[in-house]
Amino acid sequence: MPGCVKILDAAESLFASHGVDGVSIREIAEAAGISKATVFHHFDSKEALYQAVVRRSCKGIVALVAQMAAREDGNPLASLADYRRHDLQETLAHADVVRLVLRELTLGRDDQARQLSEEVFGEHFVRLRRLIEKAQHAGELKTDVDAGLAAVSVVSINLFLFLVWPVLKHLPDTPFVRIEDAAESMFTLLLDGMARSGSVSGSQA
Amino acid sequence: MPGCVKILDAAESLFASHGVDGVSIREIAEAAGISKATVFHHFDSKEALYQAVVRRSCKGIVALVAQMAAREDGNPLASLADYRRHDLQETLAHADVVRLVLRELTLGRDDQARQLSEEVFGEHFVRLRRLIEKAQHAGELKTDVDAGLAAVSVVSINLFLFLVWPVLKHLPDTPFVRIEDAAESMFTLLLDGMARSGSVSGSQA
DNA sequence: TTGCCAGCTGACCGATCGGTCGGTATGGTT
DNA sequence: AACCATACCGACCGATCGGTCAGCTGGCAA
Repeated sequence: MPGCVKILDAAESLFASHGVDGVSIREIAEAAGISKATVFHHFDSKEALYQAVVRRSCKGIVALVAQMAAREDGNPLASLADYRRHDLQETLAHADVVRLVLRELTLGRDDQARQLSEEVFGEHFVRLRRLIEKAQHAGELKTDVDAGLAAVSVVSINLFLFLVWPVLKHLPDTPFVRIEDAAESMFTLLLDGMARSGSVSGSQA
Repeated sequence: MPGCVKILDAAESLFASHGVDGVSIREIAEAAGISKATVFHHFDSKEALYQAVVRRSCKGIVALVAQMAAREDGNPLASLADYRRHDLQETLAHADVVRLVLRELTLGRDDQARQLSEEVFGEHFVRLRRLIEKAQHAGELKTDVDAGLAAVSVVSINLFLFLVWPVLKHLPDTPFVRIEDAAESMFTLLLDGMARSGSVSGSQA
């Protein structure tokens, strides 16, 4: 069974950087240090292998999110900021996997999207929304803003920034130097619109 | 030369929905109603055809943006809202092309990203930033917010929402019904944080 | 009429694709 | 000892890949 993991590791990396159809089973087998026939011994087909990779990647993301959530302390707003910061950190650390999942979305397959929303983003989303609702009940955030909408806004900062960063950093007269700083600024901007009173964090420079 | 356009049209649609390596020249030729050899008569290779498709798609997007920008009237904030609304509209109308370009980003190829930032997003970004700076000078938006950062935030609303919509609409207890409404709400949320004074638009329900 | 050339085609090429098959090495059970 | 399941492999399969090429066509210039 350990050989199985080697195959998944190799496939994940290759699928992420070249797409499903951009990688052959031969290449995966070679990267895993085994023969092509062995790949088919463990997985019924290339499609089955790909689905297994996506599934494992999703579970990995969920695990990371849960691990992050365990850090919640008493201050909802600080937890929210922490949450977003660690989310970006994990996104960057596992860029291959995230790209793999993001590309899955660009195919516009509705069944895949449904599966993703149930297995990954659902938990992510619910957890984030609860955090925001907690901040609302604590009087730190405006209550007339839909918590679900706010949650998506927070996620969009990290994920979108991660996706378009290669473009952003080449933009004319760009104000961006580090993606972490850009995300922090966008988050502050968002919070300013949601805060119950005045400025929440030190955005003014 | 008109046959050339038929090829590009067919290729664009197929590349967008299946990826470069997910489509064969035979399929493209069949969709265009010509023979496979004719495709190679007009384009040196599959890669050249793909690059031509991407290039044309980018030019199309730029043209749409320029067309939108011509509508600017005296009110910067209203123009900004208009701009974003039409941008989403065009994104949805040309979903195939947008997906094609977005998938290009998930490959993380730096040279492609640089080309995209110069040929498409550069103009988009600059135009949007000027609009925001105009609103700042007119006293409608806070001046301590970086205009470039705000521009990216506005773009992220439409593009990210478009990308993850298939997932979002399946989320548990989702507050989203129409992507246009979700985008409008997120835009309002963002503006609330950037507005010089009080609420800008009728977000309170 | 002739020549020419772009547009287009069917037939074909070697390479590679996903996938199969027969067989081997290993290690645990009986 | 015989047996069996699992992991693994080299060799092979038909199909399809991107790409080539000789030749057909119709229109246009000389």
